[in-house]
This record gives sequence, structure tokens and C-alpha cells, in this order.
Amino acid sequence: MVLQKRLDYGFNGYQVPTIPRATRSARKRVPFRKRVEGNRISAFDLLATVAGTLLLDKESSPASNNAWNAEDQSAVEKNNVKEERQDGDQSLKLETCNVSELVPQTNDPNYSSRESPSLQNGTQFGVTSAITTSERLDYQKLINGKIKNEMGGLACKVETGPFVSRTPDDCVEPVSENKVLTDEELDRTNKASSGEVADKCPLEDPLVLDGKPPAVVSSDSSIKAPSFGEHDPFISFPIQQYDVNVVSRDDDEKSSGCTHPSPIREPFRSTPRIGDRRIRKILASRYWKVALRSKNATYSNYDENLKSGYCNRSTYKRLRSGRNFPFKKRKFLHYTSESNSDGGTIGEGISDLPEKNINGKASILYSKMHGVTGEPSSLADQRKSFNSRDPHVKLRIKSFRVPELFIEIPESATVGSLKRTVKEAVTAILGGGLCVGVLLQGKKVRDDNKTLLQTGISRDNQMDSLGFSLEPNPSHTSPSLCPGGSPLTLPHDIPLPLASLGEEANFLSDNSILIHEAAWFKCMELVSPGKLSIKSYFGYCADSVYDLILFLARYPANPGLVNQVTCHPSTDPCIPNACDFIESNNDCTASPTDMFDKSTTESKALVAVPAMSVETLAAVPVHKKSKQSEVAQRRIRRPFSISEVEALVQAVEKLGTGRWRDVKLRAFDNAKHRTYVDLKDKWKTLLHTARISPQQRRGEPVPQELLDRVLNAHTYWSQQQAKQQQQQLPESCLPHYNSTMIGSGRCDDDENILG
DNA sequence: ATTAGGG
DNA sequence: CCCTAAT
Repeated sequence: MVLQKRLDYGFNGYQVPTIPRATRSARKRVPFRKRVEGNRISAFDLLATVAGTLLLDKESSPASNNAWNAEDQSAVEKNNVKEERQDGDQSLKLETCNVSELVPQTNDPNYSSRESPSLQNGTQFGVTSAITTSERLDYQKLINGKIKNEMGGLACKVETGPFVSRTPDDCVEPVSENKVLTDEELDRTNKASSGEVADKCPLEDPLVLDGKPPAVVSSDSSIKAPSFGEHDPFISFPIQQYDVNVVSRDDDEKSSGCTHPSPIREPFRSTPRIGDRRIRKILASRYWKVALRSKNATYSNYDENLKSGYCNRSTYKRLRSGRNFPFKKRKFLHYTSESNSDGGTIGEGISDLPEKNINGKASILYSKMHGVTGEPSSLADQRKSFNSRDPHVKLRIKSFRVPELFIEIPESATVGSLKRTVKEAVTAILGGGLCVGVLLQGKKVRDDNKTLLQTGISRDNQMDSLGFSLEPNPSHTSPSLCPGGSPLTLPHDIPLPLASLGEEANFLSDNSILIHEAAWFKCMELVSPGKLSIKSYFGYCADSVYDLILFLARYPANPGLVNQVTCHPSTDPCIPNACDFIESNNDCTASPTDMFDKSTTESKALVAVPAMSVETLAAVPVHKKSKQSEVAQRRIRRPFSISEVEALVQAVEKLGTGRWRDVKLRAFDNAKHRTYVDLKDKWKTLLHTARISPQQRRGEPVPQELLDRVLNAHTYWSQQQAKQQQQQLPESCLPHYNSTMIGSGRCDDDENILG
């Protein structure tokens, strides 16, 4: 993974934290008991948890990936199951909206399970292929977002398949293909998939978790904020992404060549919860690793799965030809931003197009592009003969990813009004808020005046590297790296311009970059589109700008993401992690689940932390500390520099001890990460350091001169304090006690202190 | 929100 | 640097 923990603890025996922590100022000051009791953790902690997960994701070797992942996944699954059962909450959550639901028709009898030994054998079958066989009914229900248990059964079956298991014996027995699952069986399989079995069965297929959208949605507790529903007349629908995908249902992730995971498209997915999404992303890398093993990358996953499931190619071919596709030959011209899938199609003729999805709606945008000069070309013809060219470039783009939306609608609103609202929102975005970007070989084609021929889009060898993206209208959103969400179009072999990070992107002294937690939130898609006002930082940094970009690009939940990653080089070399806070200008309406304390609205993070997501994600880190996860994480350690000590000593000399707020304001007002508690603690430490012998001191040595001043200041102000108390309590204090205290001080240094 | 102090 | 209690 991209990010690395920057600093470790090791300070006075403090435990080395796996994740950093927000600064005190940004943390919610809630009574401890209340915090523990609440079924939530702070957004920072949640983020930290996720961050830790990602780190683990990186640090885990491929061989060991499955190990921890299986455990975590099992925990996650378990939580999911538990949540779904215990949670009768029917709150609404509209997280994903498939603008065009693309469903393959599989009427071909060849797709029966009987002829699908690979499925029964549990061979490398993803959800898609499984569905296209015997699970058609379930599939349909899945699409329609209906029945949870069936979903669970499906998901379970896929999960526990040998696809992720070396030996089928390790896993729970596959659910019979055509059998209607009973509740008991579902329960059993759910358990198996979630816990007992999962430990033995590494789950590699990220799609697995997608297999429970409808039920999950309805029972999604992420929206189940305390204030939600009964008290809050509004329901917020975070429509976070629109997986509007390109042609057919191939969930093909592999052929982009990118080694980084990306959001998986799920054509049949309805509305998974946030947590699932996150998990899916985590698992995406595994999925890829599997997928990348496929030899022939020109086929889609679907085909891959089919192929791998059959012993010989003839069988595969038969099945392939039997697919219920209206065209016989397909040349995949366009690859979506997310994947290589058959986004555009160069067919043999327009007659092939457009095809329709099962809803009977044209699911594609068919556009013809004309070459202006020279000889336009058609890929199909080009392959036949370079001499006779069709002057048209035929593209077929089935779907686009649409940026995040957020909708708020009264609880009393009708479904119809909800539909209209969503439609309006989508229409508004598609109407004016977006523009289309063209990517060729991962690079944006910015010159709109170039012809396709000039650009090379019409060339045969460029067809498979052409991509489109929906981008926010520049007038609405500041330029960002990955506006439309095109993670896979980022070529990992092409250096990306640093300008992608904007003017504020700077290196730290060690050539690393700090990632602001707001960006983390965005990256994780865990942030609710509310107002972010985060004044703290995380001590994670990317190894390089490129890594950072890649990382961010993989999570294009928010077009403005990159802009929220502001990195400031520390002005003090001793404070390598110093960075400013960033305030999001996200102006969306906050979700009811935004529950951070707004007494002070300024320095609080208003981030929704869905209870379900919290619980789910909390189980992700290595140590399954479902309970302990509520414990906040430590901040990153930031040793005081000499100059800071100097400033502290000077301020205390002037103001005295016990006025840490004033000290803060006077000397550390600009250091957002230094709270007055920190200063107080540092003074305490300094005092202790000054009193012990130099041999006992550790860390960066503090000049003796400063330590002397610390002692003197402490003595002086102790005397002052005593004097004041003596004055305020003239009779109650014993005279000899105060005189003793005064006598212990070196009053002759007082003038120096104050001077 | 601050301060003080133990951990 | 964390946590809590007391202001």
C-alpha cells in the first residue's frame, strides 16, 4: 500500500500505536464513560482503524494476505450478520444508484448448473458467473433488491467456494445450486461464511460482500443515528457513487494492468453499505491477484471464469457462443475508467448496436465520432484492411461513474417524490455539473481541437487504451486529479505531474507527503458528505507523490479529494509532521448521523460514523478487539524541538506556570498540534529532565541553559504562587511552611527570569 | 474549556 | 501523550 506509518512511539514505555490519532483539539471531549457506552467511535478513530487496515494491507505479504484477511473478513462478516439480525431498523439508505442496470440475459440452457461443473466444483467462479448459471432467480431478486436471505445464501456459496480455498474440505459444503435455501440453512451458511469457516477459507473475492445489498440496505444501521428517524424529520440519502458501467456485465478488473485495487463494479449490486464497500475495496487487491493470473487478458472476467472452469477450449467456446448476446463478435474498444470492461464497442456494423439490457432500455450511449481530417478509421475495418477504412470511429459507452450525490428528503416524502428527487439530482449533475474527459493510455487528452486521428484514438492499437470519465464541471469544482473516478486509468508506469496535487502539495523533509485525515476520510468513502472541519492531522504519509496520487485516485469518492490533501513542509526540521489543518469546503448537507459535538462547531469533525460501519471496521484490524476498538487511538508523537522548548520556557518565564492556555496562545498559537495540555506536559517533562542527571536523560539533549531556566522559572513561580496563597489565606496557612518554600527558591534569579 | 496531576 | 477530576 501506499501509506506508511511515519513515526513510532517508544516514548516512556508508551505502547507503539498502530494508528495515529487526532489532536486533542479536534477530538470530541466527551466523558469517558459516555464514549465507551456509545456505539460509536470518533471519526478519527474510525479513520485510524481504516488506516491501519490499509497499512496492514500493504505490509502483508501476498502469502500472508489471506491469513489476516480471512480473519478480518470473517469478523466483518460476522458483524454484518449479527447486525442484520439484531437490527430491525428499517431506515433508508440510498448509497448507490445504478443509472443503468446492466444485466446479462442467460436464457441459454447451456448455462444450467449441470453444465457448469466448474461451479459445482467450486472452481474459480465469481458471483457473476455463479449467478448466470443456476442462480438466475436469485440474481434477479438481487437485482431488484429484494430478499436478504437469498442474498446471503448466494454470497455464502460463492464465498465458501474453492475459489478461495485450497481444499474444498476446509470449507463449508457448497449450497446446492437450485435448491431453495431454508432459513436454517441460510443461517448455517451465513455463519459458516462469516466465522467458523472463513478462518480457514481466505476470502478473495471482493464481490462476495456485494451479495447482500438489498437486505443490507434496509437494515443498514449506518443511518441509524440516535437522532435519526424519530427525532429527525429528514432522512439523508448519501448516494455515494453511481456505478454506471459500460456494456455487458463483465466485472473485469484485471486487464487494466494496474496493480492497485480499485472500486469494483457490481452491475447487479444494489446498495451495499459503506462498510461493505470498504471491505470490498480492501479485498479488491486479492481479487486482482487472482484475476491477474489469467493468461488471456483479452477476455473478460466472465469469459475468464468460464474458461477456467472448463477443461478444454471447445467447451468454453460453445458456452461462449451460446451467450445470449445479440452480437457475435465484439471488439472492445473502450475501457472504462474503472476497468477494461467492454465500455465501447467497435462492432462490425451499427446494426449490432445498441443492445439492450433486460430492462429493455438502451443501456448505452452510442456516439459517433468523426475524424476531421485524413482517413478516419474503423477498428473493424482496419483489421480487415488498412486500405478500406470506415471513416467513423464507433464508440459505445455503456455507463459512466457519476460523482457523489447527497440527497435530503423529508421522512414523510413519498417514494415517488424520492424518485423524482434522485432523478433531479442526477439530471442536474449530468446536465451541467459534469464534463467528459477522454483518456488515452491513461493520459488525459486535453486538447479538444485535435482530431481523433491526430490523437491516435482512431488507431487500432490505441483502442484498448481509450477511456472516458465524467468530470465535475470546472466551474463547480476545483480541478482534481481524478474527478470522474478513474482509478485504473492511472498508469502506474507514467510519472504523474506533481501539479496534480495542486500548489499546496509539498514535500516534507524526507520527501514524503502528509496526508490529511480529511483526505483519508474521503479516500475511504467513509465520510458523510457533510461539512468537514478537521483541525488535526494524521501522521501517515505516502512514500511519494505518485503513490499518494495513486492512492487517492483509487478512492475518487469526492472529486475534491485531492484538493483536501494539503501538505505543508514543516518550518521546523524537528517537527517533520507539522502540517496545517484543512477545512473542507464541502457544502453538502450533513447527515443526521453527523453527530459530533457542535458546541464548538469550528474545531469539530462533523463526520458520520455509522454504527454498523464502525463495528464492522473495528473488527478489521489485526487484533480482533471489537470492544477495545472503541478506545481512541493515540496521537502521533511529536517531540518538542529545541526551538519549541525555547519558546515554551520563555513563555512560562513570562506568564508563569499554571497559565497554559495563555502560554499556548502566546507561543504556540500557530502550532495547531500543540495543545495547552501538551505544553503543560512538556513543562513537566522538562522539569523532570532538569532535575535528573544528564546521564539519565534521553532523547535529543536539551541545552543545559534551557534546563536551568526551567528550574529557575519553576522555582520563581512556585514562590509567587505560594505568596499569593499566603495573601489569600492569611490565617489558615502556617507561616513557617511558606517561609520554607520561599527559602528553597533562589530569589536572586528572579530578575533574570522576568527580564 | 482549563487546570492539575497521575499514569 | 493519555486520562480523569475538579474547576
